[in-house]
Amino acid sequence: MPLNLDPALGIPVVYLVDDEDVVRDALAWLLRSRRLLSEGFASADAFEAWLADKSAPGRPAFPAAPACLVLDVRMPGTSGLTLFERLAERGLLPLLPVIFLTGHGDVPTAVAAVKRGAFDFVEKPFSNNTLVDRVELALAASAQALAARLDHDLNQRALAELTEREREVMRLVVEGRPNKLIADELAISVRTVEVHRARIFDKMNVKSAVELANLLAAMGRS
Amino acid sequence: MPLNLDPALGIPVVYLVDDEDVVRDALAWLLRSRRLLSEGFASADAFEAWLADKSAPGRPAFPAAPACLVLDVRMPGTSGLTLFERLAERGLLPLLPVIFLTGHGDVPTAVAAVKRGAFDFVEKPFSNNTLVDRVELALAASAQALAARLDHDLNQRALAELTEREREVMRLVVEGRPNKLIADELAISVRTVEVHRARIFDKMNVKSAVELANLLAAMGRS
DNA sequence: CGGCCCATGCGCGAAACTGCGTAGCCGCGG
DNA sequence: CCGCGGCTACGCAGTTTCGCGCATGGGCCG
Repeated sequence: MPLNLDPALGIPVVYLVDDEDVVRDALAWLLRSRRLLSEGFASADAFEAWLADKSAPGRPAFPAAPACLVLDVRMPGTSGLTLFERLAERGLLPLLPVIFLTGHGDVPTAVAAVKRGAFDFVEKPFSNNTLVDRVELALAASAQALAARLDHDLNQRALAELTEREREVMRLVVEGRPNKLIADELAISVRTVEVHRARIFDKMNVKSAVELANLLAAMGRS
Repeated sequence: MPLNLDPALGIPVVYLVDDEDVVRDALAWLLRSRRLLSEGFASADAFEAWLADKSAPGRPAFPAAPACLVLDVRMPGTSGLTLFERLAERGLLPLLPVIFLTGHGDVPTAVAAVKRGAFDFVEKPFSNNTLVDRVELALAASAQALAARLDHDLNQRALAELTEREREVMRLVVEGRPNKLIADELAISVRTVEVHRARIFDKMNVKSAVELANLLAAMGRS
């Protein structure tokens, strides 16, 4: 499948969060040998601070390019699991897949994390190939999520341009009601409904009610 | 959410597959104490044989009621993982969620199984409450999948009643094309398209192209 | 030979789509 | 205060598309 990344989405980056310098350095070196950029953080808080700054005022919504997070489970201070949970709550997991690194094999923790949306769970020590292969899979997943977000955002923006009234009409239109009934329901004339309808189609860049319905259905999925 | 099961879906059953009699008996007793029916199998093959018979000629597609499988990972002969993989290939996982029982904590195996669709992974020895709680969650998930399959099947059946030609026309209709263009594309008269269209709406139990689009979109999701 | 599917023609009434013009309500800025 | 633009709402008229009943004909199959 998409083993390679779409270059149009930007250069992928791997974020490394581990309290041990040697681990970060080794991972960075390993990734570089596979031509992957990486950026290290010594603690969950450091990463969160960086992330907060990165996504606070600036427009370019966080992962501007495919990315993934290699996260140590146990660290002094904020644990990897806590950071993970916060990312999950912010809905960042699809855009920033998380690969956990763990020393001791804790099955319940691993299972819970994966069920919660972690991309993978790797035990230390790990084989070089294993880890980088999974990083690449994670980056591919990120790229896909990123691409999905792109056109989802376009539609969302178009949707945002609709008037309150237009949204109201649209709702009824995609339910398959004929203009007559819509006019009736909103206590306005058919002509007005037609006007709204035309405006909606125009703003949403579709030519028929069916296309509109398909568009909205597709948006609901992603 | 749906902590309880919809009684209309039937009485839930828990299938137990473990080579050790004592384990099965203990589980059966535990489940019965929580008013849950269970059925035991001493090997993966025994369960598969029973399943094959159950779903071979008979109409009532396998899980006729909410169900789940409590599966021991390691067993003589066919392993739990192998059985799981076969169920996954047959797309039974949503209908028959699998809860693995494992003695030794093997993180990679657990993670792989969960990513592949296992419902949960429980280490022995386990707390009584833990296991039964998860069984109930699994049954609830099964019930939901079962309900989803119900109306999905209805639509599927309706879809199956369509003629080849009608499907052809439907495809174009849900893409939002007007009858005129459809007629052109298929090199037939508009009137004929209208006839097909009417037949389609009738068979699919909808009243407009928009409803049809929504219906198909909903089916695509499940 | 019936039954089913596909295809078509004619025609009517309803619904939809468009263009053109009117109008009240608001809020923003000169 | 006035003007202008955006939003909502209508009416009229003309064209196109739809939905549907009615009728016809050919091909295929049991």
